[in-house]
Amino acid sequence: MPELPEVETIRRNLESHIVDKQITAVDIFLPRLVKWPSADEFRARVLKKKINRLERKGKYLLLRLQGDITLIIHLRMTGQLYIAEAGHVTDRFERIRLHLDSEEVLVYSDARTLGTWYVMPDHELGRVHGLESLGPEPLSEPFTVSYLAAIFRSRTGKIKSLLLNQELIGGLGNIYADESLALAGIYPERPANSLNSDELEALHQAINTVISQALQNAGTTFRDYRNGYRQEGHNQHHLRVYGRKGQACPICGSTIVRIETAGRGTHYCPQCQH
DNA sequence: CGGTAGACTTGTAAGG
DNA sequence: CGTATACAAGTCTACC
Repeated sequence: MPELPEVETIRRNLESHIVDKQITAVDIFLPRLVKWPSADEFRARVLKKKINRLERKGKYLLLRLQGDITLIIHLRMTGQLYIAEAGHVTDRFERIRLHLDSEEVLVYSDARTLGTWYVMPDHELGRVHGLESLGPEPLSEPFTVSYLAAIFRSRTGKIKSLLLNQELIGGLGNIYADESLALAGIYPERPANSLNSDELEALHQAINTVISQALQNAGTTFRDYRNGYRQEGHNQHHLRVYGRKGQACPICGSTIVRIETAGRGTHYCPQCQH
């Protein structure tokens, strides 16, 4: 699913529609998406609560609710979260619906049903696996070249795999990992500790550029992604390598190749990336 | 600790 | 046109 730019776009879209609104009813059509507590207990805990803030950490969305509790949503591969007019939703993949004390509802739709929902007291957020162990995000102050150098120095694993590790860098996913390596001119299966200082500099710059452009373009709709208004993003028109197997590299014209790296599809230009 | 394969789940595209 | 296939924006667990 959505990586950092997509989740952030959704957050920005939804914020003004849901902050300061009260949750007046909860429809849970697929209870197993609620990982904690039970679906019934989840409903009881969020009912009648006001939404104070909408935040994002990595690929997680956090609805800060009245009463020092937080509703945590991870969209995984195909989750969509959008605002709709009450009574005007037709979506065969709708899984959960939050009714607000406005004329709008917050709809969660998910074709592959891999998404995860939790509600936790704020002091127990550490129980949401992966949430508190996120590494620094691209474009953030602690995400520096020296940080990259430090985490890669002693690791022999493939650079592509490490870029996907959320504990090292928060928010990158398969599309932007490939795009960042393409922009930096680095072959995805290079051992991480083999990058020299110029390459580390180029990769750091490339990650920030790729994420920044994706944010400006309101995310990449390769297939399922939709923003908070159920609209497509625009960044799919600016991809260099992702999903472009057999097509020409925009830089050199060589044919883009697809391989499998650590179980994930990986796209690169054999001419530009070493 | 590091790294990888498999699992979860179901729709859609590509290809025969 | 149906599907005997392949692949998918992610992460968690088991295992070496």
